[in-house]
Amino acid sequence: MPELPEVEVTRMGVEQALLGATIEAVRMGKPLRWPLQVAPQRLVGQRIQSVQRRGKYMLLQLSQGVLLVHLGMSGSVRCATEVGEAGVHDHFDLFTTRGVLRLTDPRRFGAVVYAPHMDHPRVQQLLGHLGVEPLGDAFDAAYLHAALRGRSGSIKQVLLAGQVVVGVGNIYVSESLFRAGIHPLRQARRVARPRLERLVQAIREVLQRAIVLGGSSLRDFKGTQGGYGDFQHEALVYGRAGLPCVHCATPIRRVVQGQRSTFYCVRCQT
DNA sequence: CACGGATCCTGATGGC
DNA sequence: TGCCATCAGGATCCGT
Repeated sequence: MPELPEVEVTRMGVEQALLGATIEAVRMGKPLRWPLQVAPQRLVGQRIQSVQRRGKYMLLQLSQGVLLVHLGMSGSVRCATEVGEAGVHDHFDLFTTRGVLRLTDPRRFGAVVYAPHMDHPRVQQLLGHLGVEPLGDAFDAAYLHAALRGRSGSIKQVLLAGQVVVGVGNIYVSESLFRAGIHPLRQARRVARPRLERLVQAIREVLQRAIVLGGSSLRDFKGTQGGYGDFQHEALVYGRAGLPCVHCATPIRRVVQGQRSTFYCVRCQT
């Protein structure tokens, strides 16, 4: 589920709720994708000094280390002063002086990983290969042009892989390519420069709009206050197979690339 | 090194 | 109602 907008919405909520709080207790449920890498007790007494984001990771800077939180496909984080009894899908709780952070993740593709500092090899392992931030200054057509040179894979899959640009997941990649008029099956290196300009703009606008709307809630994503995101109502192609294209009325097509659905308009996207 | 495919896990949904 | 197949926001690992 969570792509960059959902993680950013989560990050802002956690920052609002728990910045400056001190961890008092930790509860862990079933194992997530990767081990925490530290005895939970070592988190106790540490203060949450900042809440940042890198790609789809949320980074909690603690007094003596960093906590990397990934929401996987089905994760969401709730912040509250009180939470009830942990349910079967609640796999990580941080009890702090300002309230509780609870990670709920039915499929358990998410992760919470601790490292003593940002230069630690584990952090490098998880974040080191990531591409540029799509909302940052480094992401422009010149960069994309250079980064896509020699890439024979489809533009959709190259963007999704996260090594060129991060945070653009399965929903927003379809939405961005539609807005840029680029066919998702086109080889990445064959996207002409003017199209790359449009693509950069489209990715930025789609992600920013999704953040404003609180992300997309296809089924289980919720913000830290428990509310749903609304971007899915503005999706122009994602999940709209067979429905008319908003520009030309041609039925939207669904294809599968790398076991993931892609939605596009055969007429508007070339 | 870049690529495509299999894989982790659980729940929702739709067809019969 | 039950059963089975299919699909779901991600990212890593493993061959080629």
